[in-house]
Amino acid sequence: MNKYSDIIREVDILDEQHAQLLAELFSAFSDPSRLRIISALKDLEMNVGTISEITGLSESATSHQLRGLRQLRLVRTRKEGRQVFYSLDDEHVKVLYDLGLNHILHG
Amino acid sequence: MNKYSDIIREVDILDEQHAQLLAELFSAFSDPSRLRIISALKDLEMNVGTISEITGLSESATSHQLRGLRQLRLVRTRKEGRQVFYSLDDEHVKVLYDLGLNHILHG
DNA sequence: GGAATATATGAACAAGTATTCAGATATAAT
DNA sequence: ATTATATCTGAATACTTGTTCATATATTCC
Repeated sequence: MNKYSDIIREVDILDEQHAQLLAELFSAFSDPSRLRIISALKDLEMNVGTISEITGLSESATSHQLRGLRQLRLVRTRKEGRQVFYSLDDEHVKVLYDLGLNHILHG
Repeated sequence: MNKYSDIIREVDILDEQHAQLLAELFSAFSDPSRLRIISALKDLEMNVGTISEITGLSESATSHQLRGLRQLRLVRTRKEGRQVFYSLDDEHVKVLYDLGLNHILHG
């Protein structure tokens, strides 16, 4: 309890732990290369080489970025021979992406 | 036209300019301090000093962060004497915030 | 006017991040 | 087994970013 307790309750400010988690989630969407990867995977699963080619990223950079996205469970993988196919892990990812895109396109 | 043109059309990959813009938008949400500021402003306008106090950020850091948010038009300002009150600029901001929060809390 | 208060600003610094490079691992083809 | 292909990894580097510190601007009060 301190002199801001009532205000804090009123505005329901995000605590630091959740703020950290939420920041990590949004950070996944905070880089143009990752966004292009996400947009590529929006409707289609795709292997690393193809993602690399259509985004113009090197294979190494692509792989690094995909690892980050996978650690956040935003993408999942399916292995087929020596290829690894990535796809978006859940609908939330698409919704966040679409909502952001909608914001920059209209209003 | 190149050998990926059809694939690119099919997956509708985000072009670099829009990817850059979208990344800037999501970057606003990619830092714990800014998220706490946004959460504080969710239902209430608030002056810089109060934001500084309830977030625990210095006044300077708060001001710097608010400037970034204002440049992205995510917050707007209202001046009253020597105080400046900040509030979220549009409903999109809340929706994005809530959607992200929902994602880290459930699922 | 001069002091006090609220906010903004620019430079400097530390910490974080995206990419590249070189090389490692794993699977397939010969 | 050897070679080729797909992906991954760790270290190095250039770049970005959040905060602090010192100072500036603007407004109110006396």
